[in-house]
Amino acid sequence: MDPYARRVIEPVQFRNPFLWTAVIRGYAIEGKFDEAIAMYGCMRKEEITPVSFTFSALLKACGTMKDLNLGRQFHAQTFRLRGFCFVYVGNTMIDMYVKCESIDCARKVFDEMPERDVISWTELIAAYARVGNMECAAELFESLPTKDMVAWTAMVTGFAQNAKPQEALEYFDRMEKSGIRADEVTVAGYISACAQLGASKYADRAVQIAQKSGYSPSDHVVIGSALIDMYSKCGNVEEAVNVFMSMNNKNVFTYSSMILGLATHGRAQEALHLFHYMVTQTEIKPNTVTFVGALMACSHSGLVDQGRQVFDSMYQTFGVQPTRDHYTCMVDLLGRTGRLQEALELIKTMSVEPHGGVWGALLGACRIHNNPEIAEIAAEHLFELEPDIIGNYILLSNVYASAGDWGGVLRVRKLIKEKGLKKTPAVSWVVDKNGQMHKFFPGNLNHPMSNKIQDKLEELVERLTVLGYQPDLSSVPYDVSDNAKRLILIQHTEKLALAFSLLTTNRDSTITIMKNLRMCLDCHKFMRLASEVTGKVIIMRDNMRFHHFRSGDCSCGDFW
DNA sequence: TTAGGGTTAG
Repeated sequence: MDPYARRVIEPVQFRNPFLWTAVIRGYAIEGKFDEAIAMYGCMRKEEITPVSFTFSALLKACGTMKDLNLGRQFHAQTFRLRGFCFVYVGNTMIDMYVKCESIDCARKVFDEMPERDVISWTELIAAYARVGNMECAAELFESLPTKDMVAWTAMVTGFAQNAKPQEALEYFDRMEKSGIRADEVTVAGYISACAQLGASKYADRAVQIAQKSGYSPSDHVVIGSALIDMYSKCGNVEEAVNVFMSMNNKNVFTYSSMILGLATHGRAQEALHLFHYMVTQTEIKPNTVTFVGALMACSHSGLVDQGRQVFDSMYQTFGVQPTRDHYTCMVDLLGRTGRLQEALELIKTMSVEPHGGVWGALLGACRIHNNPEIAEIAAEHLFELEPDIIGNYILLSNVYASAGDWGGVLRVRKLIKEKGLKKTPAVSWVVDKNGQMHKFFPGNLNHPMSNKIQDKLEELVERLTVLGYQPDLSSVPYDVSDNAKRLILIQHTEKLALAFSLLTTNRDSTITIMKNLRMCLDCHKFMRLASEVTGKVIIMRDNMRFHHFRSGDCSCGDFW
């Protein structure tokens, strides 16, 4: 017998199973699983019958170790010796299987349990949510007889984590209607859903809800961190900084969210400064997300040397192993700054197999720097890894188009057709002062203000031309006449959204435009000049990042 | 004696 256990157990009451269990559990909590299991072996050798509590401690240890085989053995022994005598034993079993990523076994235990409580349900609901199966989660949730706050929260955060923000908000509303109060975790899930919707209208409501529930960002680190992320994603990085400054407790989530927010808004120096402050002036350890933020700051601003420094220090100084996502940032950084060959070499040094992100970053860089040779290498891998993502094919097609290789364009177009892929329609949207969302599609004339929008655009083009605006015809990847190119360019959705906003907003207010695809060069130039002639600040988010246009300049410094 | 937690890349 273990000498420590002997010292504790022998003098007191040798045959008491609870005493043994306490020792087993103690070991398990300390993470000394081998000792815990060895103690269980001793216990059996002494012919002492384990109690339910003993098994619950052992099952929990198996879950933490992710040891499915051992877990199965204890499952069988539990059942043989104690049956499902208490609900919590079954619940611990469910939890063990969930932690071992064996959700079907967890479900089987659930189905066979003679008695269940709300914890059994919630464990399984959360497990389904974690693997992205919100259908099963919702089905289970609806059949749960009495739903408590934690169960509701599992649904709200589950939808938020699975990129279904609208559903998250719906469940939150249903929860409130059923008279159950939200706590800090629920509200954080709600804020995360609002962040994904990326509109100030939702942001305002999220803040109201947090206030109403009594959760101020200054005292609640989870709420504060969620708000930083939300404001950044809604285009209001200033407010994100305000929240950050107001917080009394900060952790790695707080810093990572702020660094990412600054990075996506092109404020690279501030992001890096914050990163350095975090690692030198606080006790908080950077994690893998923090490094994504720091590297993204570099890649969005073309800071090659600093990016290399951060990348090298990741493992050497901080012991954080670079993942494929960090390589993606580095490939993006090298590629964007024109170091395409170097980016390709870096991919070859990766110890893990590169994923679509890595090759996609390289292909995107080839698009910017017009390099069909490397683009073909990247595309070959990418089409294998992500055969159904149309954006990849469009990127390659655009590389060919820039090179004037219309045969290449046709080949890619044929490939798209063969695969039956549909083009993602471009859409831009703005939220007016009443909180109403207005969507704009290419050349779409269905908006009630369509005529006025077209007039405004015409007027704007005239004013910009005086400043030297010439449509950038290379931004149209089709083999059509120059005039047709001009007509296509002027109907780009962000330009329609801009004209609409100029017609409907106050003189001094900021215009925020969101777009689902990457902005083209022509629109970028257009926005820059428009901010000059109108005196407006235009904040524009495309699928990659934010651009802040002010007095004829962009926060990205034309590097994007 | 068991449940829900905010941040990530092209």
